[in-house]
Amino acid sequence: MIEERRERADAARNRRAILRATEDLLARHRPEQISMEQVAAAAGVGKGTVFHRFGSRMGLMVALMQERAYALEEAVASGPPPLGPGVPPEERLMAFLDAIVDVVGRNKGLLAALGHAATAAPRPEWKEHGEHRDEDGDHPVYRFWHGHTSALIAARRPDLDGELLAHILLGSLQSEPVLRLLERGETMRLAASLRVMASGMLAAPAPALA
Amino acid sequence: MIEERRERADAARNRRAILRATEDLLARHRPEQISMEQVAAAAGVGKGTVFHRFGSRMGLMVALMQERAYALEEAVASGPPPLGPGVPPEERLMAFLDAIVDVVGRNKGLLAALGHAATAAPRPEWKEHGEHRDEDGDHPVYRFWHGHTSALIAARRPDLDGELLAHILLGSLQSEPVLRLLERGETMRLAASLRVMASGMLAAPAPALA
DNA sequence: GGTAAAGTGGACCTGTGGTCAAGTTCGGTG
DNA sequence: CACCGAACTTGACCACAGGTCCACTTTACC
Repeated sequence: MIEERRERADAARNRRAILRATEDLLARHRPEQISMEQVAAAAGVGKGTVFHRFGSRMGLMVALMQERAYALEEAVASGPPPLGPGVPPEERLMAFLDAIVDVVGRNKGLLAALGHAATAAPRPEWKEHGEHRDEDGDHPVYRFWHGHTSALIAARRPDLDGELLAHILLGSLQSEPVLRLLERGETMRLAASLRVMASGMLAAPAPALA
Repeated sequence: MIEERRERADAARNRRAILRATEDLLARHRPEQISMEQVAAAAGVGKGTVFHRFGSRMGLMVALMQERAYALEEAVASGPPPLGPGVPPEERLMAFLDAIVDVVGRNKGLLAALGHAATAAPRPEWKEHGEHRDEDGDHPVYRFWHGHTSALIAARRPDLDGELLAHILLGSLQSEPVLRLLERGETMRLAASLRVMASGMLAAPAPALA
């Protein structure tokens, strides 16, 4: 078919520099006050380059997030239990939630930045660079998290609205107060409460009626 | 004591005009693309007036939200059960969640706008106009919702982390996918799943250990 | 009516995300 | 190695947002 043209060496170098710089700034400053210009400067490239590579603020954040979440995705698909396959859904769900809390905890800034970026999708429709911007408007990482969560819920409780319950469970991680908690390092506390929530849900009586 | 100076008639008129205009725009356009200038124009006042009255974008949104949520606050504090006092916490919680879903459902736009505004609190610390911007950074409406929810949880399950569970429960309402659901009018669906979540939680086994 | 405080408007400032045309570098090829 | 087109880079530039400022008007009270 079409011959995939390899990415040029300098381009690759720059991409990594930009990602690194973003990571760095994210660790040091509040995400909403990091401008693309700052990122460019910190990476030692022109602003134009940043946009050329990532399309938009959102694109940058999504790319970074994807990188961060990759390991988890692997572990779930083909790693050892309880994250990977081989144990009952309930157990996997708990492990998965713990893992997500962990990832989120180590990337609070990014999460917030993503949320912020979601807001800022002005005019153009982004035809090229179209890796993100799918039917749902969510980034692939969230897509995967939600898909897995809702599948696990459905496996144990097909009578519940797994789709939505998964959104509720995951959505809570994006809320300001919860992020603040993570910032204070209370990861365990969050994980514990999420478990309560999830296990309670799996054991809940069937909904009142259809 | 100090004589409270009454608000001038023209000022009151303008304030209402601004609130109305905002409501209006919010109903017609996506919240993130409503500018303060538009609001001012739609209200038939100058941009300066809007800022004079509400201090910032955030201030405007908070004020609107407060107006919208007032009825619920009343009903909870002194209305008839199950919202008001007089029935077991479990029942009140369910009723309260239903009510919140309802309010949120009828104000999705506002909610999103609030979230967006939270992000945009740039330089100044806002000494005057200090009605919002409290220790927690949350607006009074959320304050109340969270306080009530967590109190009800604690009443029934003092062994759980009511504070946090309340944040989780409420936080889920702010997530993009959930908002989208509301936009599609599936209010009932959300309410049902929230109930499952909450009742499951109240019936959950005691957390693994301290 | 007079007057001081409250309120008003809109030009203006700062800083953002995003665009673009002109120039530069890479990497494969004869 | 010299060459050439595609990929890449760049920073000035644009549109437009939130927020500030202050000269001017309106109000409420005496």
